Amino acid sequence: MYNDKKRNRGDYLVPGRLEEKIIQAKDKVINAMAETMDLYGVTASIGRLYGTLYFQQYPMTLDEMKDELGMSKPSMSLAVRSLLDMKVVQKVWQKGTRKDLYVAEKDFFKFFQVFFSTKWRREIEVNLHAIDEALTELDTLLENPDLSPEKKKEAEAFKQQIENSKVYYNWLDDLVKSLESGRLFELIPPKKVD
Amino acid sequence: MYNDKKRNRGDYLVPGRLEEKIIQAKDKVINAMAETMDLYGVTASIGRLYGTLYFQQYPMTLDEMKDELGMSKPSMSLAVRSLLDMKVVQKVWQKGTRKDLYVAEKDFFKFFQVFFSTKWRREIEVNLHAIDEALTELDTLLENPDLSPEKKKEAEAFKQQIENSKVYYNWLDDLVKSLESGRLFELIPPKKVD
DNA sequence: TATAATGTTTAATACTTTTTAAATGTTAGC
DNA sequence: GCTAACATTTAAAAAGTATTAAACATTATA
Repeated sequence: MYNDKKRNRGDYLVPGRLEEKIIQAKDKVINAMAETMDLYGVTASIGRLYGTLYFQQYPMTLDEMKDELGMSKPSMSLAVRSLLDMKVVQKVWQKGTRKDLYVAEKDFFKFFQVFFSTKWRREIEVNLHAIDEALTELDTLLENPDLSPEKKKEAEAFKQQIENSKVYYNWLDDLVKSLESGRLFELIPPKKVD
Repeated sequence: MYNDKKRNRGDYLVPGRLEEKIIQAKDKVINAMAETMDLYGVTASIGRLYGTLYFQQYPMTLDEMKDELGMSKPSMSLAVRSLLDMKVVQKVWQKGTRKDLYVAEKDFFKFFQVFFSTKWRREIEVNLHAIDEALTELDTLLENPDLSPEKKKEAEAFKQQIENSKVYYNWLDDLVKSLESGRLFELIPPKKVD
């Protein structure tokens, strides 16, 4: 759950420990972010990498990530790729180095936008596809005169239920469009800080 | 992945097979639902139980679930409890039986409402709590005269970044309120079927 | 084109989660 | 308060996932 940086429980605040305090505070927030991402099916270690990149002022290399998180380089390679796939981390280029460099999306609104529209789009796609296939099969079945009245009733109830669920998927599609166009942020506007 | 009901690959549509067709079509849709729920961190078997309950016209007992899904009763007990916790399944009472009976929430809009507001509320709670703790620690630190100028700058940058992220969590809280009050469905209205 | 630096794949291991059988609790009705 | 019918907990096994070291592939540049 935690990386293995040494804690100084009960130590007094002496000059040499001051920087530890920043690291501890940062760790606390990063762990909360990781726990949060875990809610949506992102593993804690990938979440912690995102948090680490989020608070990093400069792009990081795989070697820096592995040192920072105490994990292997292949692990970092896989984790960073998964964050790239989610589009919440970008690869950047920098003169003078051959290493790949990565930065995190620092705007949580954009994070929300890209994260949920991807998930919701997939939900729509997977379910509407299955529904379409099922409807085709049901229609073939309903044309068959050998179908008993009870089974016909059952097939029609099922057909009705999935037809009906399309209303939801169409709404979800509108929500995605609203999120991607930015219109959702007009409907529910973020409040500036005071 | 699949339960072990026998498939009739390549069989012709003969009267005895007709009901199999309904089951197959239903399975297809249920598996899509399970795959979808998996996107949000719900395991496929819990998702499949939800799908099964979703298409069931009557409340189901644990024994019926175990027969339908070919799993053990304790598994069903755990799965159903997790669906109860998510508030997407309800326990119902029926005269004449001592068995517990369960029904699925059949309105996907309500499902969306309860599912995402729970997740988002938890996201807000966990992160704002960590941020508050971090801010307290940072303020103590920033009062300390022994803090080097570089570390002070680092602490202030970090403080600024987490202060700033509160704008997002406040917005998310507004989104939750809008979702729970039903106002989101006025802003982005579902379209009736034609 | 050679080589040194870097990233990725593979295959094995460790870890976590899911599932179950057996044991235990709980409850309703007699 | 017993008993029978159920649900749940526990402990172990099975399955699945994450992590790594080692091998391999790729790339940049001299």
